[in-house]
Amino acid sequence: MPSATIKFYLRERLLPPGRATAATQAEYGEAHLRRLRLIRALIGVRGLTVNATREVLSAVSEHEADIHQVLGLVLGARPVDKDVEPDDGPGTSDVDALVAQMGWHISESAPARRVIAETLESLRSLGADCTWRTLIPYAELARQTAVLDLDQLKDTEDSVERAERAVLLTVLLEPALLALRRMAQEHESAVRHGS
Amino acid sequence: MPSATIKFYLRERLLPPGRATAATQAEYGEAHLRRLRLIRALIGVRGLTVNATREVLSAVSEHEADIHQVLGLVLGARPVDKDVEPDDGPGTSDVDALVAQMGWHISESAPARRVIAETLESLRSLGADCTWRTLIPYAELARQTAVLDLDQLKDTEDSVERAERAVLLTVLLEPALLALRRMAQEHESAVRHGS
DNA sequence: CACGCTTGGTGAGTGTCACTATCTACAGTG
DNA sequence: CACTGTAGATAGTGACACTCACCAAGCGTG
Repeated sequence: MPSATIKFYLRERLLPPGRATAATQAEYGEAHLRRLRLIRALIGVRGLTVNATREVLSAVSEHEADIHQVLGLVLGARPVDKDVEPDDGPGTSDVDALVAQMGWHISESAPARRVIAETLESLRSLGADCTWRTLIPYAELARQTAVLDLDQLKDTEDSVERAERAVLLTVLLEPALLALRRMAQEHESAVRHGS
Repeated sequence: MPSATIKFYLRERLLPPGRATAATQAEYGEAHLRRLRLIRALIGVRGLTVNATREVLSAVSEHEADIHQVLGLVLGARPVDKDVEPDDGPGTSDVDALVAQMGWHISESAPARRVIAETLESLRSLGADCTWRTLIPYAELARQTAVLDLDQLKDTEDSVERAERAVLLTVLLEPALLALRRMAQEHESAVRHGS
């Protein structure tokens, strides 16, 4: 990794400064290497922006004791954080119905609500008769996925490590899950079309 | 939508030119509006690049009869298409094992392989003991998701519409699925921590 | 102590990307 | 014949993730 990139991350406050031993010398430890790898993963593998990455990292650092809080902050981080106007996008009444049907308790301000509303709106405008009911089986599979995710946090005792792992599982696994779905689609499509 | 954006899409060959009735007049039909909405969805909701969007659209147009082929081309489209060097990333032997265990038949060149390999590599370098076996339950859930996806294509007879719907379900649903997982995580986390 | 090499920190530049502003040429209208 | 509006094209914008060049200040060596 080029040193200029590390300098850039330092300047952007993604990486805490090392302990300065002299004007032109600073000491970096194992934690810095770890953080660096985490940054590379969040930006390179997941595709987060620098701002989103900084928010995620600070959430991990500041609330390392409370996984639920870390997850809340991480789940609020989005690749594109547009300042959403009140009457900007479509309403979320369909999403409310979906959430209610699943028996979930979801924060009103969760960005995920808007993402789903936008997707449903797009699908509808393109002629797909896709309502919140269509998403119910998907939501059930998502629930099982979330159970898998949280089960993997049970083993870890150290709070810092657990917070970090929560981030890894939530954010970093996303591209892998989409990739799994695409491979499954390829296989299923091949099976059905007998090619 | 600003006309300049439409001109941009025309220039980028995302949108086919209208039937020119005169030097400064062209005729656009319902198909153009439909395509425009599809472009906005792929770029705006899903976040595809212009190049990836063009590939997806041409796949839909050229192979509308064969869903399997459309899916193959669509699945090959990636937000970031880096020209991968042979020895660039980690090996895919773990992915091969995963694919074999699931009994899937996946093209060697599928970008999804590399995505998963990179994710596993990142997770390992960060200290998570994450092997391909960890992904097996996720892969099973991904398979069920893919079954849902393909089931929704059965109803449609028209080949153009079916190809387009295949794209919608494969590509456009991705952010929604991730959003569902995040909501499920929030709910599950709240339940487990009793807050 | 002189000399070259390295490092930390900073300001400015690069390449990419999705637009977007502006210009020209020309068709239709009153 | 002005005036409006559109097609098409060129060049510019702003955001983003770096990346380069530079400078002052050490550090090691002779």
